Amino acid sequence: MHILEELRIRGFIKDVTDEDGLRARMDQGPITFYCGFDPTNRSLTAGNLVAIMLQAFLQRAGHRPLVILGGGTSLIGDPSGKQSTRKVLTPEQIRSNLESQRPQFGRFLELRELGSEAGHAGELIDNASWLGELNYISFLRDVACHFSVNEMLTAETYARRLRDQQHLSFVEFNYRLVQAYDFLHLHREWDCELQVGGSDQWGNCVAGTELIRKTTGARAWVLTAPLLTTAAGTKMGKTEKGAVWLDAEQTSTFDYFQYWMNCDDRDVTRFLRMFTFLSLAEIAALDGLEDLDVYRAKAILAWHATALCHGEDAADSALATSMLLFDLERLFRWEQVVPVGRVPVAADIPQAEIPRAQLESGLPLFKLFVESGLAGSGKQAKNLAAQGGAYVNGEARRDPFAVVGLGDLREDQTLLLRAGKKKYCLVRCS
RNA sequence: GGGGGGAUGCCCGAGCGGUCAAUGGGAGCGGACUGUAAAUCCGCCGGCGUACGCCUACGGAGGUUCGAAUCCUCCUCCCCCCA
Repeated sequence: MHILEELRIRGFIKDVTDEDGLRARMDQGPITFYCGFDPTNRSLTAGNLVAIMLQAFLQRAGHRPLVILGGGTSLIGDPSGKQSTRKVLTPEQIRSNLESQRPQFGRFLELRELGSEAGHAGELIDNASWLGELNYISFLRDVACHFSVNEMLTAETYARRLRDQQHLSFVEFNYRLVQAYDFLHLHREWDCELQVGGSDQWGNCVAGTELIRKTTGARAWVLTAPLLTTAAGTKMGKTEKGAVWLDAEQTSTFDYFQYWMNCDDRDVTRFLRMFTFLSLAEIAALDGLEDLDVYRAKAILAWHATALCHGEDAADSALATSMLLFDLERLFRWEQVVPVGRVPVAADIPQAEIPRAQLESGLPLFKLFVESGLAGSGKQAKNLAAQGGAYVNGEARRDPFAVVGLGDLREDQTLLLRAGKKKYCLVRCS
């Protein structure tokens, strides 16, 4: 199957410029393509996965990815799709974010080792390296002259801002030129012929192909992915506590696993196609599972997505913990979820320690929930208990002031606390 | 340069001298229903105190007042319109 066809089936294609031409070009041999990312946080989020996986699939088809970290462009701020001006980051923040995002890409893409042969291994490049030394006058003369303000003003991105009388700074207005210039630069220096990205980037990407054509006469292509929303209509990769981060410090591997496990029923196969490398045939076999059986598909999705991001061991552990806490044995067996050969591991429930002395004198329930981290404040813990969401060893305790003491310890000297349906904490007594 | 409008809790957004920890919506959280889903319904939703209460909070600094998110002054930032 042609990679373009596969990408379409997997749901990665919203628009392509000159698809036939691109297909013909790809048939002649590997192509170098790029996708830009803004280092606006120290970690990428699940929302970035669409673009990352799109790159990963292309790479697996033999093409070479260039990951452009917008160290230069994020000094500006892209107005695309935004209702208002974005706050601008300091160079220090950007540099630090950039460094911590770097290894995250390595989990999904095969990146070139320093000093090794290029091949189809990807490169990670900071566009600050060329934008930083850009000369304003020559930029105006060589690049800006190819852009028509009249035309840009009709672009949805800018037109809307004007129509709504929203502020649009000149800097933002220039974003498109700068991004187009990136493409031109990559075309010249790296033979980059294709840019991929989210569909909100369409205009900026196309501007790049036009700039390339005007200045070099060469052809270049754009492929954009749809902006993903969940079946429930929320933005992909966002959830209760905000974004789902790829960094285990910000979103634990267990929570990451749970994010996928908790996806909407209607999204399971779609997500399997986009966020795992399972073959289309394997995924097709999981399509149409009904009722409780969808959990098996969700677990497979969660395991593979977690394995990609955090490694197979982390995925095993998260699966084992989920199976224990949510009693999933009744729904499927371990071997039905993980790849052949991976053996079950011990569950790893979030833990907290509490000094034995505190339990000896007895600790009010709400304090216990605060100390274990299951509640953000005493007030919240009390509300939690009052509403019947505070459990000790599986039993709901409604009185926030009732004392929990040594007598509540289970045989293994632990307490299993639970807040609501999904949050657990194993408290050890030391 | 001139004129006008803003800055309120995670976000949006009311409030325009006391009854304001501050209406409403969204998000979030808990519960019921279920399947850790969706939809629906109910409750919670600054912090500390087991109560009366206290503390912190309406951009910042002062002031008027018995009393200010609400009035005045200055400052900072933002936006719109005309040049």
